Amino acid sequence: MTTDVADAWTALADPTRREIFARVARRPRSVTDLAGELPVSRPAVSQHLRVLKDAALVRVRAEGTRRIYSADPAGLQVLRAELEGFWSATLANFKELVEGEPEDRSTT
Amino acid sequence: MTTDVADAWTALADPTRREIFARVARRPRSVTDLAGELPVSRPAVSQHLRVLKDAALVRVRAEGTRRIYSADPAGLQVLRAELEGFWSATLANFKELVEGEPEDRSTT
DNA sequence: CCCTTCCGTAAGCAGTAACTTACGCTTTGT
DNA sequence: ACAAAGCGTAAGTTACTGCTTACGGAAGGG
Repeated sequence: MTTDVADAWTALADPTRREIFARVARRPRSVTDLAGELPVSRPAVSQHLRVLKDAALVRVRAEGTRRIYSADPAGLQVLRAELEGFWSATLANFKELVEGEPEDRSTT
Repeated sequence: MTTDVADAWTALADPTRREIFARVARRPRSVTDLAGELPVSRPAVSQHLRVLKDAALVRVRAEGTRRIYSADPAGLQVLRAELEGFWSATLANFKELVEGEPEDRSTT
């Protein structure tokens, strides 16, 4: 439950799960609603939501017998952070390739 | 070869592949170099690089018999775009939850 | 109370993905 | 021309993952 970054990557890697997350991000929904919109069974959705929840990408709120899932900024934040790291490293590197101007040789 | 977004997600989902990409992003390397730094065989690295290349996340440049791989901004860009979409949707949604102020009911 | 709705979990199955070893091709150096 | 270095691909194995059906429990309505 340690909000692992790796979990967030693998969680959003699956197309169905990414679609579920996208919908929930636009507007919170119940499990049955999601299952009605997608070409998979309700238990499948439930299992996907469990993975997303373990990655801190979604939250649950009980509403009667229904469970309303909504997107959680926490999980996305760590993903964004790592992606931005990749981005800056890639750009810096790319500049050297184009300009032919290596500047920092101390990096690993 | 259509720079599919899905490919980028699944490409970075694997830990080993993400590690390879991170290293290449910091500084371009050869296949053998990468294999020497990682706990997998050289063919395994080669296969991972192929996946990364199909997702437009890396580029190759021949240098003698060596193939120097470097990070490619193209693949990362599409990932960043989709992630930012998730991010804004999540934040807008999260605000409603906190402030209790739904404003746009037309969204799906 | 019953009955219905909504949900999570267990069990089982089929497809895929990551790894290894083995092989062949290309480029460089002597 | 030959040997060595560096890569990519093929083939095969193992482990995981996403799906289904089946079941059981918790929350509202008559």
